[in-house]
Amino acid sequence: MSRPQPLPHDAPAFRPLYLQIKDLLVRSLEAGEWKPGEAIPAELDLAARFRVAHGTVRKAIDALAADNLVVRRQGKGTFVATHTEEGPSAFRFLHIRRDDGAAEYPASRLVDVRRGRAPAEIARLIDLKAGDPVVVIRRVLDWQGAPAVLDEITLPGALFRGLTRAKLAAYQGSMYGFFETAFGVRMLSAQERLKAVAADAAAAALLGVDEGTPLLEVDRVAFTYGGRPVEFRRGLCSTARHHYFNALG
Amino acid sequence: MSRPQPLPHDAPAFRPLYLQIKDLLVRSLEAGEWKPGEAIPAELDLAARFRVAHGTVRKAIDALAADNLVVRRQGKGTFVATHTEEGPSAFRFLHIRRDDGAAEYPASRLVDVRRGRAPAEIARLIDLKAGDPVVVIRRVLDWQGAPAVLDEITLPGALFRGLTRAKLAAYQGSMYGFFETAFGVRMLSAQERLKAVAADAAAAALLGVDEGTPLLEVDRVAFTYGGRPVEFRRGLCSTARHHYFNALG
DNA sequence: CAGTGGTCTAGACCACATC
DNA sequence: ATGTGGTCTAGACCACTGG
Repeated sequence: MSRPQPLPHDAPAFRPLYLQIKDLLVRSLEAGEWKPGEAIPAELDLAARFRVAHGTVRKAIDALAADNLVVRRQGKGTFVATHTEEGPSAFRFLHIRRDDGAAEYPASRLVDVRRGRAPAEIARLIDLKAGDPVVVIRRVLDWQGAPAVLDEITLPGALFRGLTRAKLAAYQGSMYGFFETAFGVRMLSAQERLKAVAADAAAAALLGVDEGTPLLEVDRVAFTYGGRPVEFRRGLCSTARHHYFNALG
Repeated sequence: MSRPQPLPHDAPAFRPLYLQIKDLLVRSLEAGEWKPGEAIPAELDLAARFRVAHGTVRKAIDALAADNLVVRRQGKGTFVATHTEEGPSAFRFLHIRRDDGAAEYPASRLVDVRRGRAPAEIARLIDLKAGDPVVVIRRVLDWQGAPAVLDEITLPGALFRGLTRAKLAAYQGSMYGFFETAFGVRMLSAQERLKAVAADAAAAALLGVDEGTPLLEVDRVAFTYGGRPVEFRRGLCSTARHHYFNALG
């Protein structure tokens, strides 16, 4: 998996003003000038700050909103996107659904949290060297008490220093909300690769299926600002009563 | 699977001009006023036709482009999107990739083309009644001569009257290009549901794997204008050297 | 060169949320 | 009433394509 939108090799001779302003806003977001969930300045204020017309700032913010970096709310303002909110947007990255279509979100149950060293294949995916320290979280997602997904999440140890099982267990909300709140690491995009595999003994036990049962294997690399990879996650999903959903545009 | 964007139940008291113009343009596209691949009128001409400002037409066309109904080309014009073109956009709907990342597109090999009656589960998905006439196409996708995907494609018989194996085999290009050219049916969006299943004897033989091998099952419903479903497709993918790719925004 | 889409401005006004 | 984002206008100018 490659980084999203690497810088083009041949520099664009011409870069529209609104994209330059977008870049400035991205830098402010990255620097934490406005925190997740907070409002950024009003469009007219930004227009004044950058000495451009209202419409130019709007195009810049439109682009930010298209990238899910901010959320516009008419009459209220423009807010820094966050994983800590209620509602379906909190599960933007979860593509596993129940077959019956019931709009229900899973509960997360921790299996273990370990510290260790990155194996070569995973290190390559998240810009580490083989043997670099990592944190590995294993957890099960239950829908109505029935397990369907087993996740193994590998994070760079350097970015998640204080991460312990206790802190993670204490947090209410999605895991990306926790990463954002506790470590200031914001997951902005991800790439997934899916395969079908046979359940091994360990996965079978945790998911309550027979060994050898076909499972959906979902490998994800998640990226933060600048397309920097900061998480590798392998999900194993029992598709007896669930499936992976994808809308094609 | 539900239709994409069903009409909201409570009529929007206020509909922006540019969306009204977008709707008018969609109706013209649907009516075939401009054929796939052709240019639509210049923005200033459309602005004159609808008696609105340039910027308003642009927003309407922006929305069409975001929906992949048209493609903008600076200096040349705005063109009706088509599945019959070269390049990666011709494979917008194909999410199966080689593990090694080689940018190579598969060759399609027909297994058979039959006419029959829709079973209840499939009829429900593509707005038919059980027993309505359908066309069923089976084909295998080969990457470098090695089979990886077995597709079974079910189409409403009424929309695809003259479809024969010979005509399909003779067509050069993607299947959606063929549907567009030969039957005027344009696939605009789709929804997929993925599961992991064990290969049965028939699939195993066609894909060159052992019976029982875990396969990726990809169920797709494709939609044309107005969110009308017009295709159901079940793909079975051997994930030994391929995977399903998805980018999360 | 003319014609197309793409950018930018300046300002007016509308819709929504809040006080 | 005020402040926010959302729409619409009118016009100027830029960048790209092709004759």
